Amino acid sequence: MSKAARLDIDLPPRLRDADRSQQAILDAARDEFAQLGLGGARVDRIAERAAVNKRLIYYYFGNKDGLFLAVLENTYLQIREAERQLHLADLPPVDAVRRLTEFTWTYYLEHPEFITLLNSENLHRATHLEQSLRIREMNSPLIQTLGEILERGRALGQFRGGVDPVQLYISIAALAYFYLSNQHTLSTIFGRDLMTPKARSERLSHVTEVILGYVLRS
Amino acid sequence: MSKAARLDIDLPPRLRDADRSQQAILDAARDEFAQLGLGGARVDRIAERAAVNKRLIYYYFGNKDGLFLAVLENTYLQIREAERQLHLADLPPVDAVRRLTEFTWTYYLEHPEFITLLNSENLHRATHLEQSLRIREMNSPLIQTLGEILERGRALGQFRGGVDPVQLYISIAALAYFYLSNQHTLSTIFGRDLMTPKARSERLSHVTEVILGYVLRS
Amino acid sequence: MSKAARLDIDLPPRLRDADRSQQAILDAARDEFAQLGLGGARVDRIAERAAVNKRLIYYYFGNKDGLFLAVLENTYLQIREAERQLHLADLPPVDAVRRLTEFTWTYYLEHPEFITLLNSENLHRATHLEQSLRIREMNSPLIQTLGEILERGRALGQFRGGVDPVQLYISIAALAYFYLSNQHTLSTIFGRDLMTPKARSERLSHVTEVILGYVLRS
Amino acid sequence: MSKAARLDIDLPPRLRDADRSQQAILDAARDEFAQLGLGGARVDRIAERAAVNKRLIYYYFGNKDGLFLAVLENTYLQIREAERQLHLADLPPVDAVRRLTEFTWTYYLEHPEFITLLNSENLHRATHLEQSLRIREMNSPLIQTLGEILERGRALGQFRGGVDPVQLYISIAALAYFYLSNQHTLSTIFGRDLMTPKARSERLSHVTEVILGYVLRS
DNA sequence: AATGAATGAGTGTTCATTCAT
DNA sequence: GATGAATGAACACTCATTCAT
Repeated sequence: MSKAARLDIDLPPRLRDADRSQQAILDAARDEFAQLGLGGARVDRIAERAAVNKRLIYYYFGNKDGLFLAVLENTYLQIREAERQLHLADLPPVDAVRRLTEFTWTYYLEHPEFITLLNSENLHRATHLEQSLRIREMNSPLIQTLGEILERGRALGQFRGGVDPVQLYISIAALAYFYLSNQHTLSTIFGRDLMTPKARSERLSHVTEVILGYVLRS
Repeated sequence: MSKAARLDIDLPPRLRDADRSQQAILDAARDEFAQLGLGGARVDRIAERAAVNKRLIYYYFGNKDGLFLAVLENTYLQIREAERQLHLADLPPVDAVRRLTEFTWTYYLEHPEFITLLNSENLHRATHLEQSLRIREMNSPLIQTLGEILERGRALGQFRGGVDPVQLYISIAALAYFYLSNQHTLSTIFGRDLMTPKARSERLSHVTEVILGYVLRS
Repeated sequence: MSKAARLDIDLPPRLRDADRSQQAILDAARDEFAQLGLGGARVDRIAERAAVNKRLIYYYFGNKDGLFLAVLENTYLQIREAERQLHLADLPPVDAVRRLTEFTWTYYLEHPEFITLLNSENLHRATHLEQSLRIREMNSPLIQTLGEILERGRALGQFRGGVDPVQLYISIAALAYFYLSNQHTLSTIFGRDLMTPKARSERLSHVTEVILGYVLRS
Repeated sequence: MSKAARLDIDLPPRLRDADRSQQAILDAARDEFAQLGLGGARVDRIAERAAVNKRLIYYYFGNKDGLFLAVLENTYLQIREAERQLHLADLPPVDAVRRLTEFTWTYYLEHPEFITLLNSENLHRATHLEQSLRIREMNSPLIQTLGEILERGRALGQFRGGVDPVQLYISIAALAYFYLSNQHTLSTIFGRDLMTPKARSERLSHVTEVILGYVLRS
């Protein structure tokens, strides 16, 4: 059966084979890189996971680093898109900060690959990211939005003044990210499973309290 | 020159050669693992850095994973020892929390290898740490001390109640660790160097405010 | 020259390159394993002998043990095929037994690699062979044929009764195999070269007499 | 306690430490070589098995090959000694041949290390044995004894004439040795356990019949 | 007689990558 | 767009052996 025949209009719209292969590679690579890091990932295994010929990876992405960058870009694209859906600007300041905090926690929890990919990239001192034009362009508008929220809250007398939105954003991320990223060593050291439903729920409460305890005027 | 001759009484007591070799390997391995991760580290390079025969690494540490574990154990030993020197129990509660926060930030800043080693270990789901009897035994007494400080502060009416010392400890660590661990991607994304002296100083202030803003009764 | 061009119809059909490489590896490995045993064989040397890249050995055979098994399977295939060519069933019983004896001696003599390969495999307690489906399937039909020959000879009043064809087959093999397999120690111990043409001829006569002396009715 | 003190006459006579170490090494080496062949044996493991320092092996035996030769010499010494105990010359010819056959079978069965050691040595073309003066000197007197037995039997009209005692000795050894040496591949190929008590008993009967069937005048 | 420390040369195996079609 | 065959460089790890006391 020819390729044209397969792209029948009666079928739900589907990706062309080329795009399908590329996407399969990206998905497989994301899983492999996330599980084993850039250094531990194997091109052979990615090809196997994607069920494509290994040579194809080089055809589309040049080399392993090129593939890793593509995965990173994809990953950032997705979280940026998710952030945009929050519509924080439409919420009262306190709700906005709480929502951002909860979103951040939940997103990291549901996307563990995000954490390991970023850790890998930081081990390599962001050398891939620095080469990416796309990533620099999608420079998060979130910081600006967060700055406006902080200002609104301050104007309403709810928030303290002088809060740097970048510092705050990093702190929100930090409180969620570190807990999840270092869950294995922390659990071992403390002899306490940090990932039970109860523990996770308590962590979110704690993080929210810390963040709100900081921004709210006392 | 004989070994006895080298052990001159005027000189500080020297390590025996075996200990010297082991320590040289450990130091070299710590640097190599810290820079490149477990997967990226090369046993050959560690031998070169330590100026010992590669075979000796296997003689003393069994294999690469055994060496990595030894480095991890060493690393934990050192931070535990540094924590013990803080004498937090002797300080007023507010000073104690502030001191712990500052110490954590400074320690991570001055020991970047601690961060990358832990990231590597977490990528491997703490499989090395779990095998270590020594690490489990040196289960930080800090948590208990921190719990007592929180209770003292609460009794004095300075601190809010209901604070879990483990959560607080993780948060203090998180706010420092994540900033440093992810400095490369964050700097790239925000287009702003997070490691200038000014930026670092501001981060410490921010972290201290966040932590104190949380524990202090409002 | 293209591959198609090489496949000239005037020439005997050539193996495809992949098959050629595999066969070159198998031949080289057979020689190496035969000369030095499984433990003494070197993958590097096999690659050199076969004039292929060492990596290719792993590409096709997985690892050294996989290669050894492939060589073993090949070796068994060949002797089984040679046995089939004997057409023992078509001969009078006495001639059949004599022919089998002579064949066994000659085959071992001309295929010394068969002996050292089997010795290696037995040193490893047949762990490779046990994993092989192919070998088990080619379970020699010779035993059945030999059983029928023995029965025919007995019915003719030529052979004694009650002879187990498996025992007899093992004995025929033993008398030839041991002499060749242990030729070096035996020659040294007895101070007498067992491999001169005269000695070899005498051995075959002896073996034939022993075997016939046993099966023939006295 | 001094060594002299330990060698107290009240204690049962014991080997001096030096001899004890040497013997421990030889025993350990015999096991290791027997199990894994010369190539597969590990000097480290031999030292471990013998519970002596590895350096001591070199002190006493020079190198791995020297140790292997010492084990071989030891092994031959023992079987020669056992053969001497048979007193074949004192038996009637038929009993003598039967006894030698049974002894050979039983000795190989109870000393599997003899077989693997000889196989290893033959893989190396008896290069060790050839260097040994001791082995050449202990040139088996068995062949002469066997020759005399054959002559006695022939004179009595019991045995056929023209039997070469070397050929006969090799055949007796072959029928026992091969069955045991190749038990693993044979069992796998025939799908039948050759080492059950019943199978072993049947093999001895068969071998005896073959040998007697050959030497006895028909 | 005995030993802990040390080593050069290799050993099977893996890896990202390219060739040739 | 896709692929089976092939490769050089490197990899963790091993080995018999020697050093120094």
